[in-house]
Amino acid sequence: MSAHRIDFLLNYSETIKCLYYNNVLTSADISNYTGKSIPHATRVLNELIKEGYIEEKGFANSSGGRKPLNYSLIAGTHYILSVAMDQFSAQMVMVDMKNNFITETKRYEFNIHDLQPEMLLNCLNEFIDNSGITKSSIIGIGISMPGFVDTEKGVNYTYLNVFDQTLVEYIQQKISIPVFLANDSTAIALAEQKFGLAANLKNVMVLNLGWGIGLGMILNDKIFRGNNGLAGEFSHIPLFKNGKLCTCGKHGCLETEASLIAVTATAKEGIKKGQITSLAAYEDIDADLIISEAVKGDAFSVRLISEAAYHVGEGLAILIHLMNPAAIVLSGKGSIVGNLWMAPIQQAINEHCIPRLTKYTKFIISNLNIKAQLIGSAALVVENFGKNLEEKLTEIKECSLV
Amino acid sequence: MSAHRIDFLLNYSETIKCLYYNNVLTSADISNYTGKSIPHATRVLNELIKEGYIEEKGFANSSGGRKPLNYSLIAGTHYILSVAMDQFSAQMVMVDMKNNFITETKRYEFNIHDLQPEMLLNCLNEFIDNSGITKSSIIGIGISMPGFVDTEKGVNYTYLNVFDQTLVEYIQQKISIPVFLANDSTAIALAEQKFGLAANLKNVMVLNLGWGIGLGMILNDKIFRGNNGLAGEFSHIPLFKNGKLCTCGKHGCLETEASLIAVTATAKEGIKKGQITSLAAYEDIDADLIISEAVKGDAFSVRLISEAAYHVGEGLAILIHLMNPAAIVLSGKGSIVGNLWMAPIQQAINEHCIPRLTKYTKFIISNLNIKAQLIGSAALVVENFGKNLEEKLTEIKECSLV
DNA sequence: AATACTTTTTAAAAATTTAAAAAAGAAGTA
DNA sequence: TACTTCTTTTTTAAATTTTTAAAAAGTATT
Repeated sequence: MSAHRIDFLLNYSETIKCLYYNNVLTSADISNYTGKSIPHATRVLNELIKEGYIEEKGFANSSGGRKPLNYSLIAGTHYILSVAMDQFSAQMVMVDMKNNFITETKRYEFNIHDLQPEMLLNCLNEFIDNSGITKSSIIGIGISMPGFVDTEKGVNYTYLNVFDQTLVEYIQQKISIPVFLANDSTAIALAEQKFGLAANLKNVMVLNLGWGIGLGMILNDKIFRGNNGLAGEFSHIPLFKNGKLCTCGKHGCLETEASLIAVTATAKEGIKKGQITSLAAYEDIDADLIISEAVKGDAFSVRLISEAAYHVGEGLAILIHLMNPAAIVLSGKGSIVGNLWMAPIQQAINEHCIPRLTKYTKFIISNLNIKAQLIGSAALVVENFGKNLEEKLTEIKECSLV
Repeated sequence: MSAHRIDFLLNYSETIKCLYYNNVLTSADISNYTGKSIPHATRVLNELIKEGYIEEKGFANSSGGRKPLNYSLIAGTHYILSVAMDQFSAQMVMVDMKNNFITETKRYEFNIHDLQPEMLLNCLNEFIDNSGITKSSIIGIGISMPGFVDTEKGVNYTYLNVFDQTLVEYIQQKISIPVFLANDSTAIALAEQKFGLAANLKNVMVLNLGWGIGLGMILNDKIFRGNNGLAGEFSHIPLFKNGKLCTCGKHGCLETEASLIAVTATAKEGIKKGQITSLAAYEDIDADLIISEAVKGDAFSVRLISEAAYHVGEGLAILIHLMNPAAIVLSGKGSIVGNLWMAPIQQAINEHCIPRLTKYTKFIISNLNIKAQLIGSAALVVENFGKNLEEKLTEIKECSLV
């Protein structure tokens, strides 16, 4: 029954998409987004109203004439399960058709290196069962996580290897809901593009400030994934001749100087050498602590963060030369203290960038906070609304018949 | 009269484009390229045959059934004036609708720093007059040159500044033919994408090996220009802490270690210090000499080129991490000795790239030789066939009425 | 109340595709 | 060689989709 209802929606995927991203739109807006004429947009809207997916939402303003009608999706017709993973946890939340989080955000903890596909599957099942949402009204599951992810294939080459299937196939088969997989930074970039301060900009670089420094690129309005879905490995660009071994096996990656892992190592070293710092009072020193002490004003902590940020800025200078972006967005967990990063980054840009280029690039600190990745994972499902989702649905159907 | 004929063509621009790039195609091919149905493609073809722009060209092979008809543009209906500039010259050639060079390639020499727009205009007029081609059958002029070029605006921020107009407006107005402007490396990338070994690859980095190291990026099948047309400044990515001042005013650009300018400087220094090399026998040492001596086997020259190439490879390693391209093409003048560059570049890639990434990226030495830029300048006009060209034609018409 | 302007609806026109029939070629068989 | 069968391509005509253009409806200003 409900599967039929999703099939029905797929015919109107472009309209659904732009309404999901924009909450309320007029028929003229939708005509613009979909590239179809206004009578066409109106016809689609009426069809969707008749079937109960869209409702009228009062009038928008006009510059002096008849006021246009506003339309919006009805929130509770379908749901998306959004999953945002990092090294140590998976956060899950149920999202409705208006991009509202309609359940508590549940957090499952683990170490991603030890995580087995089956464990993730159990978490997903448990979360769905407890959510009170019927499985058949869930359009899809969007999962984002660190590692080398090929979204098209549905594989994470770094973590969660399944023996003879892709990770997406595995979950999809067991749970009978379409699954989409993306890199965490890609998801964050998607969130920023659709719901953040960088919305409507055509070429944007979104930095995911966390343990590493992830990058999601929006080029010509679309997430850029490269030829094999592996683009954006900003963290591992070979930038330094420091001889430091990186987790990736190479030497001198940006990450070896600019990540919070590197910062923590430097901090510990400094304390051992007798550096005067409020950090010395703590037994266990981690990145969160350094950040919070920096915010409180500890000079050593500030210097450490600043140095890392300066190195990030050096990397960004390269990125600006190559991509000439409209904006660079600082997002991800680290962006909560975005101001701490900003000045040193600017400093590095000023030193290393051709002025003609920098003057076109805005720097933006995200306002999506820690929600970015969850918003992005849900948006991942919406992005694939249409043909991709349809394919997955038939895959699932075929599987259940066998 | 002929203007009407170009107007007519513009209605069928997508068909014209793919035939220009592919010489002969079947109606099924054209249906694929244009995204329209086969009956639609056939209708367009017949219309164009009726008007004398396209002809049938025998049969293509079939896997066992009726053989499909081949179609091709008729070469001599219209022409494109292709202009390829570098620091010291402008080469011009007339190109027909089948991408044949139908005149001698004429070379005008100057120093681009001193070049005035009027001088370029005179060269263009002279070349057209001597070509024997009537102005009205020239679809457009494609000009590519070094510098910061914004193709959309039609400006070169570095050279050939016109007081109160854009360079494109200026030439177009004086000569009454649509003009398109692009960066030299962009043109070369376009040539490689359409006629080179990288044809049909979706994500390709094209290196323009010359005095500097230019870069043209093909992303998702399209030339990528960034937010302001300034993307691809590979030559000036800040990569070294060598303190060397670059022509751009910054320090440590890739260019300061990897360009032929840098190589020449190092060579002179070496000779002064008594380095044993066949270069020492020459009074005037320039890049061409070093290359030719390297080809002949002079160890010092080989080492110099190798070092430069290795540094280019370091830059490419960064590019691969960021863009995950399907291929990197060595093109431009320097590609004639492409093998000289290849080994050290590979070496650098092996040292600085994550294997997972490199295994997907092919290295290709261009087979377009010195013709790449001219092919690309002509292709620039073809690329803009359709709406852009139409706009320029009306601009010109309006101008001539005033 | 008149008018100026914007949005929505309607109906006719145009564009495009679908699906089926016809045409043409290749391969196998008697 | 003649004939059959299987393919693939081309043509045709009907069906569908989409747009255009004009009329109608609604809002604000004077």
